[in-house]
Amino acid sequence: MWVTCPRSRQTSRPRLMSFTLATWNINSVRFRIRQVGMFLDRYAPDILCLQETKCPDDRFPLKPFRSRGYEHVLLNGQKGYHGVAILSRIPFLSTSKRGFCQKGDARHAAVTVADGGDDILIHNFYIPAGGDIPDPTINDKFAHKLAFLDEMTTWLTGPETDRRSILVGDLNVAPLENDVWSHKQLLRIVSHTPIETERLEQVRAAGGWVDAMRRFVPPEEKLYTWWSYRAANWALANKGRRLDHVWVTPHLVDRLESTEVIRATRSWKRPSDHVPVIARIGAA
DNA sequence: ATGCCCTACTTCGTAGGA
Repeated sequence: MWVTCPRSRQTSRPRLMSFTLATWNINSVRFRIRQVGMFLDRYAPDILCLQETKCPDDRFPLKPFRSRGYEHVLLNGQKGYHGVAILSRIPFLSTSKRGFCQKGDARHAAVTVADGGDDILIHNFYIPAGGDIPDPTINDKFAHKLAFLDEMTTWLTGPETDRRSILVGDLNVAPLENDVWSHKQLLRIVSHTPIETERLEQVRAAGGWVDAMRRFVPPEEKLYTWWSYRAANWALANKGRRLDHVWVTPHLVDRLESTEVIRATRSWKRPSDHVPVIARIGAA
């Protein structure tokens, strides 16, 4: 009599990783290091991708991470503004940082982590905000944002994305109508103009990326990750935008178990205006 | 658009954020 043993079949294969990955625009990692510690204690992601660390690498507060087991660190910071970091309890197989638009600013970091006999590439991005006026001919910041998106499209295509990859970060674009509190009222506001949402869609399509958050929340539902500091009562007004994203290549879609917006951090004392998003990738 | 906020910096005014 035949008895199949799925377990032995599985263990004969290289083990594919199960892990959680968080992305969070922290708006100064030094100013908000206590909130970061609270978040790690409460949600314990295996990997944390931060944006807007606003911190030179030699001033980065590593101790609160190391004491919690986040021993693997990739920093790409600078003085005053921008800056990204990846902090992990999982070892990195390789690390890289890429400059965009011939600027010396710190807006990208990437690592690979083991996944069975293969690996997974994780990109962490902080795309330029783009200033106030959505016209590249009179606003250099908006021109920079569009050039940055075009450079991403050119880079993240073809063989570069034909692998297990995750792209997270503050992309500073709310692409869908229900990624903002009022599509109509924000059409001419930077972050939701058609010129930006079309460029971001080009980046996504060129790499065959899948919008992971929208696999779990249908496009008919509002979904935000950022609420302005200016609103007197951010939760009551609820005039948010989805500026932070998790994308995966098709190779990982079947292993996506969840994405979760951690709205609670926005109510903490002295919060970032962005909240974390956590994605769970299952073992295959 | 809303409302007049938030952080960094050879700091008390300006740049950058979105």
